[in-house]
Amino acid sequence: MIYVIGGTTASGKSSLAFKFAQKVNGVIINADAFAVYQELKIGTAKPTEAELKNTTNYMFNVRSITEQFSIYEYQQEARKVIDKYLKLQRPIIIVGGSGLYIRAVLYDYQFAKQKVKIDETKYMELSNLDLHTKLREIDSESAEKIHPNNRKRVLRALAIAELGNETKSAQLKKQQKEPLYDYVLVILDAEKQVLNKRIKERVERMFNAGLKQEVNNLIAHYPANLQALQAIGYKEIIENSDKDDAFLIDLIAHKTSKYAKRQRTFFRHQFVGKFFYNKDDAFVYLLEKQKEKSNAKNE
RNA sequence: GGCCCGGUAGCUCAGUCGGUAGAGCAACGGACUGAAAAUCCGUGUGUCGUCGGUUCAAUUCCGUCCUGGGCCA
Repeated sequence: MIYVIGGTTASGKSSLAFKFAQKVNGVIINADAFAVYQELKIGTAKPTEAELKNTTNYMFNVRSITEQFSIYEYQQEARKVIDKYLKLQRPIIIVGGSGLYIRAVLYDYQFAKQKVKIDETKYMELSNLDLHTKLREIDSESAEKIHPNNRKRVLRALAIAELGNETKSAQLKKQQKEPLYDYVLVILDAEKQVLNKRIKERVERMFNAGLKQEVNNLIAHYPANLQALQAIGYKEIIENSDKDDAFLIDLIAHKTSKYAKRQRTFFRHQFVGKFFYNKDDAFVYLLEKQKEKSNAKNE
């Protein structure tokens, strides 16, 4: 059985996941886009070394920040793990705040085997509207759905269409709507004020733990424009090297709160799950579900 | 005490040659299929500092007071 623990950042997802995993002898699959990078430590609020050591877990620290990583690799690798443990009949616990990653795994998201290269130079001079007009000519359905200002997505749809195989909208159409896997989803959240307070405290803890040194050490060895260094916290420290800690902490906490807002929206609308403001209640709920499943199996 | 410049949305400010006002940020809501901690979209009623005067009409002009800043004494 697959248990998914999603929700906002700083809601207590990790600790719930590890507690539940220990209780039911489950394996954990990380669903956090930035926890896959091994060099990012303090700022990603990963599980502790001890937690990682004492559980079977996947997709944590599986890439270097110098490597390219995207939802496709995530989907492939995570599904491999899922298939393996479904066969072994061990509970699988997917935990993380990257909702799209979770959806791509559980649902029938199909990506082309070959990554589509976006030729930025070719389109550099074209305005957002020009690009969108171009897209409307070759894939009007996608153009309909994507706002012209969302250049990133317009470019992607354009690139797919220009390959000549299949437009993006055609790709989407042939995918099934129902999830590929049966799953139980718990969405962890907290009241906004409570969550914001927790976020700020966590950022303060990160600073005390040496986040700034970690970041400075990284940019001394790697280019600052790496995808992985766009993570909240890392980016702000890199871009505001002249500012003091209090300023940075406020800025990072604020960015994190806004991120939580987007997570809330995504989980609320893209999944069927049960919301919890309290992780103990969520834990009880998960145990009940687990019991139901094992009873059903024995009948 | 005198002179000068301000007081407009939660914040920073624009503006109205007199017809009751709009940007950015924030906030709130939303989208999401190879960067997702990303990218993008939608939502603006506020005693226009106070009180008075002029006017058909004042946030806008005039005066008064309050208030912040600067300069001079």
